[in-house]
Amino acid sequence: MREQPPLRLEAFLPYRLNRAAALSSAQLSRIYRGAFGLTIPEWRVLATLGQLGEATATAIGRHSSMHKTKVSRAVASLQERRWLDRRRDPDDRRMEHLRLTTAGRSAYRRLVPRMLAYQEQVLAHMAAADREALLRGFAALERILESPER
Amino acid sequence: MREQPPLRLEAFLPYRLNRAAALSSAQLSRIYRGAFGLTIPEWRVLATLGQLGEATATAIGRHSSMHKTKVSRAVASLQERRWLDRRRDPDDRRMEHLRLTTAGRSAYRRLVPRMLAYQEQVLAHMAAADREALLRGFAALERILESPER
DNA sequence: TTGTGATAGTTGTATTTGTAACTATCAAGC
DNA sequence: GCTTGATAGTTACAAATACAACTATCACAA
Repeated sequence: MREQPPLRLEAFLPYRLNRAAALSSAQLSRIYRGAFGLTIPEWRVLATLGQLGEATATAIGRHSSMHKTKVSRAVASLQERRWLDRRRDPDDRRMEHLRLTTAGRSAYRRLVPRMLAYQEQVLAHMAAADREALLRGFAALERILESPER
Repeated sequence: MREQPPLRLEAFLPYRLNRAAALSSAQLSRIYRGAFGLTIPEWRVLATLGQLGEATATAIGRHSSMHKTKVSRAVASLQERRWLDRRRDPDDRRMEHLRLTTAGRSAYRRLVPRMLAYQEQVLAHMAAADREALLRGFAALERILESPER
């Protein structure tokens, strides 16, 4: 008989996190890719500007945990769709202030309810106690993962 | 005053899952990349073969949630290190049975305690109730995400 | 047999991503 | 004013990844 394996992948937290993230991303992307042909970085920029109203590329990267090159390319692509516009800061000409155009805001408003519905549908399928446990435990995990010494 | 934004990214579950997964992956990869120069796919193949003892490439892909091309290339790379060997199945010559060599098993044995230590260190920093909540809630979430209709 | 459809695994190619280098601008000190 | 070092953002190039096509093999049936 084979001895108990020292590491079971399916019980290993980093693997489980990756797997759950990949599954939910794949499910969610069907919405924004199917409806608008957006990529993940583009969706995140849209979501950030929808939330913050106006932001620089650096601020978008910080808020959405994306590298500046990813932000730069997603912004360029959304600008090509005329979903956002740029305004050079007159006091510091290195920066550009970005905001959604009317078309961008319209897409955002159409997209958000479907994104939230996905989240609600996932949470609604869980027992109330499991849902509360998830939200509590996951918040604690985030604090650990984000703590600086790590 | 700006109205309450309809979707706060930092509270949106798929985004939080992706972020937590990326953080833990980055932290964990310091171990296997720093010690052995492994990539994530290589580590997953190693972990799968360490756990299962012997498997085909298809079985590795299924067990580690990786696409067959990723598995194929990771297997080729580990074979080049002489960390695994292949044995063609005599009854079905399409398949190859893969297992770790002595060198591969030795690397696995050195790596696993450090991987588990990382997980333990993360969990140990959480309050017991938070830890229990995480494990309970996350397991429930996995069941939902993996359920077929989604 | 031999033809058909399916499966195991690899390879080619295009897309995506990350790293590093680059331009432009600023602030602060000399 | 000029350096010097830092920051905002873009671009070039290399690495990783995904998708599709491919080879080889099998099972099954006409």
